[in-house]
Amino acid sequence: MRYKKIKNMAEFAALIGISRPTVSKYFNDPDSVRPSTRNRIEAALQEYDYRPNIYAINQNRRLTKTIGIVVPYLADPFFAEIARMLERRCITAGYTPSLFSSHGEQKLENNILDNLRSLKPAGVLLAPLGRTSDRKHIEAFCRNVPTILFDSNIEGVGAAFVGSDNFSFVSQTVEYLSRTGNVPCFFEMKDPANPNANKRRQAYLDIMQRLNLPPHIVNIGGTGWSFEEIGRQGALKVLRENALPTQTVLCSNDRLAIGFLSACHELGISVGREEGCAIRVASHDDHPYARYTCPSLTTAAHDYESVADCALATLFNLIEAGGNLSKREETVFAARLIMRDSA
Amino acid sequence: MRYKKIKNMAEFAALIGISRPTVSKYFNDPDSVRPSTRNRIEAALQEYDYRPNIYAINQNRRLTKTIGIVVPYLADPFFAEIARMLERRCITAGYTPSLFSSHGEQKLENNILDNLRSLKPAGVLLAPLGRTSDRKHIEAFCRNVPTILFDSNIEGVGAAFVGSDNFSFVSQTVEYLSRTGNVPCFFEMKDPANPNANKRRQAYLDIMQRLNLPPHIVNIGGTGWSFEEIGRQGALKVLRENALPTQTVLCSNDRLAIGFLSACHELGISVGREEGCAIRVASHDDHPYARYTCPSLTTAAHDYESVADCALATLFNLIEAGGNLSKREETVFAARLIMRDSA
DNA sequence: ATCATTTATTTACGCGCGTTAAAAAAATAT
DNA sequence: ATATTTTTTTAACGCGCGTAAATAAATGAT
Repeated sequence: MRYKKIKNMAEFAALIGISRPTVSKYFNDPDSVRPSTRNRIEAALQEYDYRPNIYAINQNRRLTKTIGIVVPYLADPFFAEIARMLERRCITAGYTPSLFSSHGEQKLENNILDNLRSLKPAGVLLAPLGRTSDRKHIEAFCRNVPTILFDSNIEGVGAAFVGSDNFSFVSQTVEYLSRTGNVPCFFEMKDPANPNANKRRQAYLDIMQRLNLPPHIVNIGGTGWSFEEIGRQGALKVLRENALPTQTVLCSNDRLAIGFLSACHELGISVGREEGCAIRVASHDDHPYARYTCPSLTTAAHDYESVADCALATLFNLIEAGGNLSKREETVFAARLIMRDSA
Repeated sequence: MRYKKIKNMAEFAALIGISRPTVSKYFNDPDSVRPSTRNRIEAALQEYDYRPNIYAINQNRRLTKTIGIVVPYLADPFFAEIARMLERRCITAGYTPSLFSSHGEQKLENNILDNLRSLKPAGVLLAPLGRTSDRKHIEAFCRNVPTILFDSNIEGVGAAFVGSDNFSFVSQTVEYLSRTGNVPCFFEMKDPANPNANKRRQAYLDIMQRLNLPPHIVNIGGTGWSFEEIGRQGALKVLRENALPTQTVLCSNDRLAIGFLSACHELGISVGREEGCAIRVASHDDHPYARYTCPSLTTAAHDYESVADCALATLFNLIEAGGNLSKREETVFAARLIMRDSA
């Protein structure tokens, strides 16, 4: 590698005796030039380290090769995991992913979308804050940028939605729990930050009615994204007051359940499905740590892989279709019940 | 808001009867124009939604307002948390953070740095993979881009290093554990992926020698970033074989400890500092989830805030100094012992 | 009102690359 | 060797904005 700084494509092209448009053509699609010239260019790229200026490229191209990924809270391992999968698939497909976290705040979500718009991405995968989102702002954004919503749906917004079927989650856990023992009560935040909570609550009510069982909802206080602590505090309160309507608890999500289990341990309450255990706890999401709680957490797992695959497949369709799909499809994937020791 | 699409700055300027250079000046620094013109521009921005083309801007500016943040593995809550803090501080300071995860792979780390270089960021905060990193590649990168290393140091690379003092972590846990009971053995991966592991191991050996205590290192197998599972499997093996040299276990990091606690629970081994507990477990990092293990995890906490503050302060200095600091400083922050129930 | 100072406008060039049309050269087919 | 097709070259324009120098206008102090 010779340490000669190459300023621009013209200089690089001159250096190897090829015209600039040909070199430009090569960078847009290496297969579009004759193999012999392609080899000459690639040999030169080994020799000198020249890279086209990304800003100059994107200024002159209608569609960039960037894909924006926006999640509501990246410090939540669930979103970190799904973001990880999406990123990898983007890279494999030859796109450059650009990852953003709204940190649970509407203002930041709006800012991110504003910035994203000026990045002119080929497409965007957006997991909105949900109820906390600024609907109009997101709608305006989706009008300008090809966007697929995932994880949390906003009716009619974006070109499509891909996520998990909340009903499937709750039906599987409820049926399993009722079949194998006690009737579950539903443990959730009164004012939940994460977007799927309300749907799960409704699913619980529906399913209990269908099974002809009495529903019990345990609402706990707290706001924000510190679900473990909120779950723990809520559980401590409920348990101390002996206010649990049944001895089987179905938490709205795993992070609440993690807090719940922590509270049980503090109070010396044994959790599990075995004889002699005072209480059973189950939940939804299959959080990356659900396997390592004590006892390990019975839960309903997202089909992470399918959601990631489908979201990107849909986005690529959307991009190829020039930003408009004939109709807005909503794809949801069923959950898979993961039986562990907690229930 | 009138729905007239404005193509460029010239059109926008013409529309409000102000010259383009003045508008350009405004966008570079709103305070650099007279208040009356500033108001006129901002009023117009409400009316029409014009935003300067970010690519055209960056092509013509030497330094962008982008700050690159690179972490080795974003699905690890520790890195998610530190990344979250860094991002927020960048935003507050008027920069646009751009977050990347190497996903534990050298190839991806190199790719990210290559892409980052063509983004011409004002500066970069890099937490390298560590031993797995391609030293030469990172060195070359740092020659071209103002870079601060954090979390994991690579001697002589980057303009400065900011991180935590591994020795402080281990000394505090070891002293606490030995003072309050048994002598700790050190539980770690034989071939650890995370970069600070070796330093902690060495710290353990040094401290034990200083305290005149016999060191015991328990090496477990496994590779990659699934530390919980590796810790769990390793613990199951060691516990079943009764191969633990002492009844107090100091794990190299919290994620291993989470796996360890999970294994103990599976085997019905009671963990804690109380009478009647079979084993004590402590660890390092104060992982966001350490509070919610059962029992809650005694650990040494990173000073996340200070690391984030210092890393960014140093980076801003570096940027203002034009990319070169007089000497390469290494700043490390002491750990804070968090006493919980596990030891 | 006069002069000095600050701020804005006009004009013009450059950044690095995409892209196009016409001309030239090279590869392939007849 | 000639005709045909494919690829490359030449030349030139445009993208949207930064920036600089010279000029004009507005402001503020005297």
